[in-house]
Amino acid sequence: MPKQKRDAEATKAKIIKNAMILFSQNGYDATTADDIATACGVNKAMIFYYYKNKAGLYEAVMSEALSAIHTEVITSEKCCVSPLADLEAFIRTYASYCEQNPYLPSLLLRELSNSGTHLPEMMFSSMRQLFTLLSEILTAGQKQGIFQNAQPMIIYFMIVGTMNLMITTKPLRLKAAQLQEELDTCSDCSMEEIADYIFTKTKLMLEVKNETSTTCA
Amino acid sequence: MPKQKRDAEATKAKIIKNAMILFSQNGYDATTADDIATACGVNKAMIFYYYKNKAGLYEAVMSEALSAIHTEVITSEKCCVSPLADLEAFIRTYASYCEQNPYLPSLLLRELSNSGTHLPEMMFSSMRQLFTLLSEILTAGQKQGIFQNAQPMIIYFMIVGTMNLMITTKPLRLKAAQLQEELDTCSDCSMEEIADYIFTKTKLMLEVKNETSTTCA
Amino acid sequence: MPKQKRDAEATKAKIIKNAMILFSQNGYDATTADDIATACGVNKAMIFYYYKNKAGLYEAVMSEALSAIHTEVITSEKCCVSPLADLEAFIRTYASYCEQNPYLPSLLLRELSNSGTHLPEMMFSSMRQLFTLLSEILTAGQKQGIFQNAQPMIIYFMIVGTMNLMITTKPLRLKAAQLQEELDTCSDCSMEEIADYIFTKTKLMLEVKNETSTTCA
Amino acid sequence: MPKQKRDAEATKAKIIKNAMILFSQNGYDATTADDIATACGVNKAMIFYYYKNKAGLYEAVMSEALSAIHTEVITSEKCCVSPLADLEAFIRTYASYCEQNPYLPSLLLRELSNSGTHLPEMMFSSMRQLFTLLSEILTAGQKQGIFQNAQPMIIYFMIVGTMNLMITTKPLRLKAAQLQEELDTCSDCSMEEIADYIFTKTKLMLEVKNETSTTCA
DNA sequence: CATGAATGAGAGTTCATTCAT
DNA sequence: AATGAATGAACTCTCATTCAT
Repeated sequence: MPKQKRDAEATKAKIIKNAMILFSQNGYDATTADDIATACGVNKAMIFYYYKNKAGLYEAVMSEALSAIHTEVITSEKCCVSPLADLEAFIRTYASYCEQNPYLPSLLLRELSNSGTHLPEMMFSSMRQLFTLLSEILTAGQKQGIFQNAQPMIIYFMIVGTMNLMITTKPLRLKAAQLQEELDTCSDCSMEEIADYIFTKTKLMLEVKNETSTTCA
Repeated sequence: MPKQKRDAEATKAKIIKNAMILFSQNGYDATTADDIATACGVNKAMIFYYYKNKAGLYEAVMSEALSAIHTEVITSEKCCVSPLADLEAFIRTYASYCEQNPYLPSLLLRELSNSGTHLPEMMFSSMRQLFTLLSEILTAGQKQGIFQNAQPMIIYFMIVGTMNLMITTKPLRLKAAQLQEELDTCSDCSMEEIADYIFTKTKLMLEVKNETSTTCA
Repeated sequence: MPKQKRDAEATKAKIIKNAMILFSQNGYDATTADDIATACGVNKAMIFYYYKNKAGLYEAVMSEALSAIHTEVITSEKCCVSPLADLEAFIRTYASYCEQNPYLPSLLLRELSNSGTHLPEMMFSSMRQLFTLLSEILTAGQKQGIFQNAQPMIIYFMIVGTMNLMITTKPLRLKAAQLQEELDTCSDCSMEEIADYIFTKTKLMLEVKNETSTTCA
Repeated sequence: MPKQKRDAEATKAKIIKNAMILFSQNGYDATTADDIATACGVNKAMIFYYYKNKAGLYEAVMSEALSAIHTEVITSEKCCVSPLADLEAFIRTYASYCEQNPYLPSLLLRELSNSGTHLPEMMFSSMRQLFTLLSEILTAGQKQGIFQNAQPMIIYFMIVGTMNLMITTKPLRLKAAQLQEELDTCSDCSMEEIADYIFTKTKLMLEVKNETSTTCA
């Protein structure tokens, strides 16, 4: 398969990739079609050729980001039977995915702070799916008496929201730590450590009896 | 002090108030000077007369929002001596403040998802102050052996981030619940209930021995 | 009344005037906002400031043109009592108006060749009013037995349409005559002569008994 | 000659046909190459392959439209000897041709309201030919003493212009009649009736002695 | 202090046209 | 002959900001 000069798929992918970076860095409004085109080394008109308009591109970007994480979480979560293991898998997969795709958290947070105003149906449903996943794990655990008093929505934000914030605020936390030495902003915590910590704390929140921790393969 | 037709302070206040609403609803870029002027019933040029430029107005808005909550939290927190009571006060005050000023959470979340790129010094420091407050409570509690293993930054986001998200996503959660009945999105939880729940879970996270809960006056 | 630097009415008038010229010369689509602004010596944004968008400006232009001729015709027509005199007044007034406002005919013809596709209500009604005027004259004449067999719509186009065409095709007719000497394209007929001829022929069409021609004062 | 997948003539014809429809409906500028290609089910690039550019296509369309009517009129006109019969043939042929090719009138009117600015030589000459035809009939009739005082250009527009306008304004006239019942806009006159009426009135205009009307075969 | 008029620098989008296959 | 990809030049419209009154 030789590299072609005119490869629609490659061009589309380039656009999505660069748009994702720029949208997550600067937000929807502050990202211009010119910015994206320049970043891609592609003519501006191509954006409209493939995605009709800026909103269409944005939807495509979000769709890509959300469906990718959804399948990733679903796939890896299949491995275990216990709700606790599923919970751990959920947290770790989300963390590792975000580490590799650092654009998602900021896109997501931005969308969640807009809430309702301009959220396209497709994105809304993708976001619901991810929540449904955790919700089911929690419900299962509660039925089996493993988890206590789990309000899924709040737990969801305590896990996912916190991880997102830890990622988007990384530069900010670093700067704050340098300015105020006595402040512990977890500025050199790795995502793995963070996921670990959150998992530990979540177990405490759900009052899980601490026996053998059943990690995934 | 009679109501004047030309009352600088009143005009400035009107501008700040409406700008806060609009910035939080639509974000910085999507809010135009025209929108704000129309909402205030004030001439557009006044915005620039009083605040130099859009960025200046935005800073003023954020400053107002952040300093208010900071003093509120500091004041109410003074009342007690125990770190646990301080923690409770912190959570409840933040919750009740946000309920009365529903624009803050969305402004804050948006700022946090931008991280670092265009954050003015003043806002950065205000946000740090709020975090420092909780950080000190946690450190104190840990020194007294009341709290275990408290990573302040992560705990901070689990509390503040989650409350913010619960507020900004309110309409979204309602819509999701209507669409998918089996989903529990906490759609009619009050802020007080949410604060309660978060406080309870935070205690579990920090492995607080469950004796007498010492509430503030 | 000193000439002001910032005179809204003057600016609006300049825009309308130049837009009328350009729209009639090049048509709606081929006339750009830049063209108009440059012609006016005004900033392009002013067009949108005063007329919201290009279509709005176009409507304003047509409205101006149509209402002007309507009042002109109505006013001058009042002078006489006989339908024949009214008919003559109608023809002569229309002719002289078009001579002074040579943009109208081309705007009108263009609109009539689009028919129905994008005609704003306002213009439609203005055009109807002008036709109604002639229609009433003809009906009156017919009732009095002065005019015979007058289909108002067809007569209307034979008069108004022809005058419009004679005006818009003036340069074309001149060029044709120069190219083909034996061709009589009426290339140096004045509008007055044309109106005369049309009036004479219209009388023949309506089988008016040729006694004393009752001209207006 | 079997139907080929790659049939240059067929493709060219399809393009001309659809371009004619679209140009006459929306005008030159408002018709895009994409529109035409879509309407034809042909690739956009083919338009440029066959007609070099949009202006070239437009010329081809107009050429097609004009040459067709010219031959039609010339042919049918040959049948008779008397100028009056020729006149009648001219009117009737033009009317029936327009009825079958309803795109011509609007294309023509549009071109005439532009006058001179961007008219290609070829179209200019085609239009001249049609006029020459009528002009000769009138001159002949005048020499034979059958027609009186015929200014060919004005008569031409009174006939051809009026028929064109009656066709392009058909939807408009219908709408006006529905809105204002007392208005007679000839909204359900057939083209034949219109041609009849115009012929009758033209005879009056030219002061033709009313004996035996010599109709063509 | 307040306002409406004015401006310049883009932003998104369209479109005729060309290129590579 | 035919197509989809690609481009550059416009074009409409917006908006922060300034000016004159």
